[in-house]
Amino acid sequence: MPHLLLKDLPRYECLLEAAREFPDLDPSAAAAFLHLLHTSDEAFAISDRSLAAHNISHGRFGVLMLLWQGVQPRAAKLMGAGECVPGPRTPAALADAANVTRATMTGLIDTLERDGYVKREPDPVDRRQMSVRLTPSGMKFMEAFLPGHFRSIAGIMGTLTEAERKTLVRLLVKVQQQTAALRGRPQGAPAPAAG
Amino acid sequence: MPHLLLKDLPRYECLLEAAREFPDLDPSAAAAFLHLLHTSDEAFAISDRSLAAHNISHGRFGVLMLLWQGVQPRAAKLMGAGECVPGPRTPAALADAANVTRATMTGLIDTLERDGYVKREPDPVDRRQMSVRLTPSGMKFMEAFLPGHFRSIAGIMGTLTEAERKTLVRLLVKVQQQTAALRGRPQGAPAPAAG
DNA sequence: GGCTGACAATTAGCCTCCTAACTGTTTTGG
DNA sequence: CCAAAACAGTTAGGAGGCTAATTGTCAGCC
Repeated sequence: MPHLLLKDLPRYECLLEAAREFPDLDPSAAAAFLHLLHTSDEAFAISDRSLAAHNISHGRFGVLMLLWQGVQPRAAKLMGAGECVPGPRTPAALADAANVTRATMTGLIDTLERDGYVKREPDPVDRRQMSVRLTPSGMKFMEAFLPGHFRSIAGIMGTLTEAERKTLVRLLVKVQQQTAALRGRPQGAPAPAAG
Repeated sequence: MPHLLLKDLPRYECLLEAAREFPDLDPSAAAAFLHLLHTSDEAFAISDRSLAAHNISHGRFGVLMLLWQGVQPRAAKLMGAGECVPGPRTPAALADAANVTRATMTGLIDTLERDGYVKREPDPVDRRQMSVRLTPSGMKFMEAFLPGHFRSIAGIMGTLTEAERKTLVRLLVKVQQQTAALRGRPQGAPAPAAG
């Protein structure tokens, strides 16, 4: 389920040592990078376990969240749709929101439909489009699953104080902005005054 | 290549709002969790792109690193083996170090061998075991690839000051410890005095 | 009205991961 | 000494990603 990542991260002294051989290796950058991926992987694995216990994958869960947002007004808030805006319904809109290809979304909807959580319905106006809807069974699943999922997340982050969470998010957002700036740019090229 | 993750994270006010409906939802915890996974995913994608440009996957790269560590003394430091300890050689040891199943390692070695980067050799003592070795071609690849890879990582983390990197790592380690404590424990159960 | 291009969804085929079952080898123990 | 357990590696089959190609539908333009 998670990325392949070495089980044990290199110790910092080792990175310092290695940096003498590799001038391009920035020890503190590498340490931060490895810890970021490793921690995320661990957190992901925990949350994935609670999903797997309910026979659902992360990808499918994302689709259910997006669909649920359209049914439950309160859910809309959670997903960022300001004021009860109906969520995505078509495979294309779902794929866009979930950041996967349409082909992948077809596959996800296939299995969700097979398991009875969602239902495809043809669009009466545009016959190219389908409309995907959560079934009562799918609704029931979400309502049964979410509280535990939220507790799981709270448990993972419970080790950080409010101030630490704030700091963590601030630093992560900085990195996100950097990756966004780097995207589509060659690896070694200078960033456009991103700081 | 990365996890499926919603393209846009929910705004913080939305989480606050949603927490009124879901008492189990801890807004700051959820925000930190989502940002962690999202940022890691972005960073992963950047590094994965430089790998993909050389026709290598993350999983295969990990195997090459582990094998390289056994050949290059300086590499050993990088990987955390204190003093030129020979790295893992058998598929089982590689699988253990890379945190994947043996079956997966078989597949990774298959493709690496097909591409000429590694070579399987039967163990003369224990005929159950194989010994996997980096070929000269594999060595050459690593030496050509690593500097750019290191620059790529340095670029991603370049947006953070040294102090910020230190803070980020400290917070991530705290979360890692929490996930380690949570592993094997039910989701809602109390942690053993973890903080 | 009827091409032509754009678009929605799917299909086909590949990759990497997984689990479970299998093959062959070594170790153990009556 | 040989059957059974343990172990290394592989194979088989599934899931979820991807890209590229296909099919069906709509929209624009002559």
